[in-house]
Amino acid sequence: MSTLNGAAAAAGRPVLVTDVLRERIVEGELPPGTPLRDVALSAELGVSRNTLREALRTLHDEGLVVQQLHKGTAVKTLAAEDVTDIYLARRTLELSAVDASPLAPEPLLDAMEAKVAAAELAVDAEAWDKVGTASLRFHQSLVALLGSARLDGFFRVTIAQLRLAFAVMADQGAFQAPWVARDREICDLIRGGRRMDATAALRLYLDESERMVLDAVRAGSRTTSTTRTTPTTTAAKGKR
Amino acid sequence: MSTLNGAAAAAGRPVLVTDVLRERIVEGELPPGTPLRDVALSAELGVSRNTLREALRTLHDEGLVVQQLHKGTAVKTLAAEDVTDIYLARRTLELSAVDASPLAPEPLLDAMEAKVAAAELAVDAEAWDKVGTASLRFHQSLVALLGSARLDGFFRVTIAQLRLAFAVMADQGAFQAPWVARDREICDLIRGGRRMDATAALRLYLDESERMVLDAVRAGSRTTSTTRTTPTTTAAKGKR
DNA sequence: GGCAGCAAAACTGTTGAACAATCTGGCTGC
DNA sequence: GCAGCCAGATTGTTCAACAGTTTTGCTGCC
Repeated sequence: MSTLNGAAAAAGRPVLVTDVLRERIVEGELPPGTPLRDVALSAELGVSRNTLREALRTLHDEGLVVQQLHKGTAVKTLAAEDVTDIYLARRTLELSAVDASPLAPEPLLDAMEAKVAAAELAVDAEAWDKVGTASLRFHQSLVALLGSARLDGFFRVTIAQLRLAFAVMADQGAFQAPWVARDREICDLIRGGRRMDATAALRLYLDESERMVLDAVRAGSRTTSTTRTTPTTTAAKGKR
Repeated sequence: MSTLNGAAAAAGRPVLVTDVLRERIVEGELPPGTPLRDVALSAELGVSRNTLREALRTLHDEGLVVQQLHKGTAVKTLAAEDVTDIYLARRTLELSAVDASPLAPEPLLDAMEAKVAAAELAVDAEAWDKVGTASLRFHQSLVALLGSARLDGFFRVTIAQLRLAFAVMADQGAFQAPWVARDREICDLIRGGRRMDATAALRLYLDESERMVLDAVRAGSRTTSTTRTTPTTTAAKGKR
């Protein structure tokens, strides 16, 4: 069966392929460092090599893969500086969003609260694999308070990059749950109009979150020797 | 005489083509609405149709062109909502940058001042076509104070979109000069550590700049009967 | 046994031609 | 004047080929 099952094809094939690959990457199915060989992938997805190439270029533009001339494409492995950069961007946008929250239209605030509720639901259901994503969706809806589609798009891409690090973290288990409680706290502070408190809480949140991801990335780069990707052909692709 | 003169080809051809086309677009050589027909362009640039197609996709990702299935690619014409969106993003990033300026490293502040000086030089030389670009470079270096490569990249793309509107403005003449004086004022306020004053000045600057661009875009969309997109907002009584 | 160096294989980057699907403009006929 | 249709133009996508580059593996030499 072609992995590119044609449910809805309202858009061109390259964007379909892009969506499939992006999903596989951020979901951890294609871990960082995995080479994306166009001939193999095009065969697997049932599209031409050129079409696949266009998709890979978009993923490159989104910062999810790296491309070296004549060496091909590979899933990006986040360096420590990438993480700090991403969190700089997060701080800028999310803190600005809190600042702007008093002027935000009510529906956007409602949507934000809905995302927190969804995350809490995931926690209650102990669906740990969904919790991280649900929490990030809250932060996405927080940035949406700024009211700019372009900033939303940028934040979405940035968060997708961050999930490159999440996917690596061996334990995506229960220790994600505390973050949701803090999401709730921040959300309530915003809704309560306590802007300064919300800012402080969010700042702390981001600092600690950054430290956690940074530790994970550094731990990961210690095991998987940095520049060396796949010493031989895909030997142990299974579970480790 | 291929327009794609091979000065330096350290990167793949698609990115070279992308750079050439981006330049032509933001420089106004290819005005908004211009259809970008791949067969003609690929012949003119001396690359294959597939290669050109990759370049067009990147430009699409950057928001400089629009692509409609089976209708091809055209240089984007900014709508009023695009302008307001872009200025929302500008306010968010530039005002955050002023906020962060006390912590910014000295070399970045120097670079910022250098950009203002360059703009002033362009004004003195009465090189009006260069003034707008030089001023935008100052704002780019302002955002650079935030210290995030990702935010820098996003801002660069956003500014390129804004230049779609600039290129349309018939008179890019002397009335751009006053903005540079205000750039200087904002720059000096930042260097002097007068953060609040800089914020206020920048806020006013962006408000007035937005109004100006907005007027230009609205005037432009009145003359060049816009594409049949968005019959909603404007009670478009198409002439003819 | 280890290593320099070379040849073969694998892969990428890019091209050109081909074809189906779709859009566009003009023509016919009423 | 207008509906409908036909033909050309253009797009979206595929396929096969080839040059250039990196990687691999082998050979022979010390």
